[in-house]
Amino acid sequence: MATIYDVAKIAGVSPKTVSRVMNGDAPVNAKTREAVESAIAALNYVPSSAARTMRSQRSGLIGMITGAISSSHQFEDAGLPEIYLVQGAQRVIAHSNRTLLIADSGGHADGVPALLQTFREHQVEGVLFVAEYHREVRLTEGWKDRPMVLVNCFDRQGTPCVLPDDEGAQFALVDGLIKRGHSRIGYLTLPEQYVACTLRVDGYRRAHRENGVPVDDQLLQVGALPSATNEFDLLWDALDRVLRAEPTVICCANDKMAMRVYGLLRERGVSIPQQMSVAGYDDYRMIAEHLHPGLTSAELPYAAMGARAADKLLRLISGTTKPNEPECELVSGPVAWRESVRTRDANVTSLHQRRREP
Amino acid sequence: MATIYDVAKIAGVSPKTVSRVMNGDAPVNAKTREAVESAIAALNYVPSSAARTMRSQRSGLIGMITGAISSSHQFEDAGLPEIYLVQGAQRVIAHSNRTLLIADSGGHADGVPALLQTFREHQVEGVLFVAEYHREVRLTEGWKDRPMVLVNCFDRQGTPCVLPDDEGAQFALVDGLIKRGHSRIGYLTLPEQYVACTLRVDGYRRAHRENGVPVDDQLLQVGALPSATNEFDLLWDALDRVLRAEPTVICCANDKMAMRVYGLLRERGVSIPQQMSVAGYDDYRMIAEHLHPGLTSAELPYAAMGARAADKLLRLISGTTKPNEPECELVSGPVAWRESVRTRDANVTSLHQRRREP
DNA sequence: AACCGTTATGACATCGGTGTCATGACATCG
DNA sequence: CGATGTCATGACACCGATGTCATAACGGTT
Repeated sequence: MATIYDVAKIAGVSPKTVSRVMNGDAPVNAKTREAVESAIAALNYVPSSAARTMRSQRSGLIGMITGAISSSHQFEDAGLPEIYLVQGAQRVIAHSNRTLLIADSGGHADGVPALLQTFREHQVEGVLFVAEYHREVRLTEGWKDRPMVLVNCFDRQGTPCVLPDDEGAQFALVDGLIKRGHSRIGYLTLPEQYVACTLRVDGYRRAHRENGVPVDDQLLQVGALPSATNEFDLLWDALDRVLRAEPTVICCANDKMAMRVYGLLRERGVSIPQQMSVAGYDDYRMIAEHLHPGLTSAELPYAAMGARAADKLLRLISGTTKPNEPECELVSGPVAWRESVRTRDANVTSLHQRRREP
Repeated sequence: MATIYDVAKIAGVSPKTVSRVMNGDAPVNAKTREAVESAIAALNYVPSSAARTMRSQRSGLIGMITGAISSSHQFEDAGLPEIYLVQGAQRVIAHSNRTLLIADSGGHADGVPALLQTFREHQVEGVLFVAEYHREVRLTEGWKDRPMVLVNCFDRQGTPCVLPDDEGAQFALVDGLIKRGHSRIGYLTLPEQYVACTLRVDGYRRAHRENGVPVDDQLLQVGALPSATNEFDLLWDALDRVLRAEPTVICCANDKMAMRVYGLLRERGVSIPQQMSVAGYDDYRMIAEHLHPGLTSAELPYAAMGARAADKLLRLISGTTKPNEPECELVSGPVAWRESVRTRDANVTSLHQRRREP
């Protein structure tokens, strides 16, 4: 590997001048610059970030801790889409000329301190902590040296965080359903201990309240368990109870559940959307777009969350915090309206609409 | 940040002794070790990997280039599961006490040289290049300094690579179908220009040949286009042609396509699996397990491929190549047999089997 | 007692960049 | 014409580890 000294020798200048050409932090004569640049090209010189980091204390690395990669099998509910979080963050970070160092908690909190240690070794400039689903976390070890942003999770210490706007998105979806003529709206919820469950039910209720539609609690049933045991029977029973309350549309806690509901409804000979409308949550394209009919779903804006979090972190690192920037940011996603929801009024032409609403 | 000098001062020893305690590469008196260790704990000392890298030329970093993260929207066909590749590799690499540096090509080959440059800066010890789907690549820039392993792709220079055994897996699936009494096996294939298409059709034919079942080419129809344009109509027509050839089972090129076929068959009033069996490819759990009935599918063993590739790379780095280790390794996945395939003989008790075959 | 081998430790140089400061060549100004 | 300022460049130390070599203490041999 060529070093800055080799380049300097070939170009007939001092190493410091080469450094100046590389970094552009001081004026360099045009001719000198040219000589240096051709020497760099000739030697295929690449500066060592180790040496640079040592001197300047800036590694150009951002650490990310995630269960998104390894835990997918365990937290089946979370599924894969949270990888979009990584994508969103990666994009912003690459744009700032930094590189993402990814470590994986393996789904266990015990591993986290070791990962933070690794990050410290590599002198990362900041850390993104990504959770598999919207929840509270308790990071035992402090990480005071450098900034950290929590993504898809929050703690009680007021660490800056970025969260999905569950309440708002569910509100938008149910509000849209009501505006489309539905008033008996079934809801197969997440397990109650999930933060997202509470928030979304709040949104569901607010949509009813603001539209002056009463809520029948019979229409709300828990549709999933935290562990996958007997999930299928549970859903069957929950769907049964919801159907007895005579809804015209069934909201599901996620697209995966909606996919199952498609199968169950068809087994009962109920056609979608003619006899029953169905909506999901997550807007997990792989499912929502390819089910037949296409599934209406509220987007869980993972990519946007990742980008926002990375942005926030970079601002914390550079110290250019926005005035009045809140510790905790909510990110909203749109509702993707597809054919699984039928508009219940005279005008049937809009039945096969396929568009997105903000 | 505390340095090794701070620790040395507190422990009353030389920095070199602290280094010895950290690395255990030379004997240290028990009492001295104790003093050093408590000093380390007191200062919360973490060694700087930058300094270590500079001196020893070993960064402890493995680079990974992937489109898996950012390209998911573009190569919709590839979908998300290739993130399991990252997972598999990550696990092996973490186990070797190294850290994964992830860069993203953004789905464009033009970005790759810049990423390799970044990796060179960080002195990565090796590189994994991951493709979004099984294909040939042409890496313009050479990367001779350090080892590289291609994953899910191959080149003509004979760079070491790890590939899915498409032929073998499709063979196993079709062979299993024939053993379950099917002899007219429809197949909605990938676009023909894909490597995976050719290989899988080879497997399909070999299964027929080895079981003495003739192949009716009418049963083979292209079910997807490389671009998503009009994909739905194409699939409809292809399915139509396949059905005219009177199959008892329809193999789909991937689970996503199978999910659509579920919808299309149901629209025609064809019940699965009573009137028609269906099989997919990928064993994309999110879909295969939650469709109703559960979808039989050949696993695309992404996690295993990632692990194998990382393993191969680590061996190349340490120079402990296995004797006769091939440049190119094929990884096979099992077939997951679920309810979507019906056994066509007197014994109907096995209809609701739910097990996996090797 | 002189010699040797082992154990335990430290002094010092070094990896490859960059921050600091000094220096020389010019141009500009009063 | 001397003073001042700007531009361009180099000398040198330093970041924080570790490899090399030297050294000291100690126990056992001949």
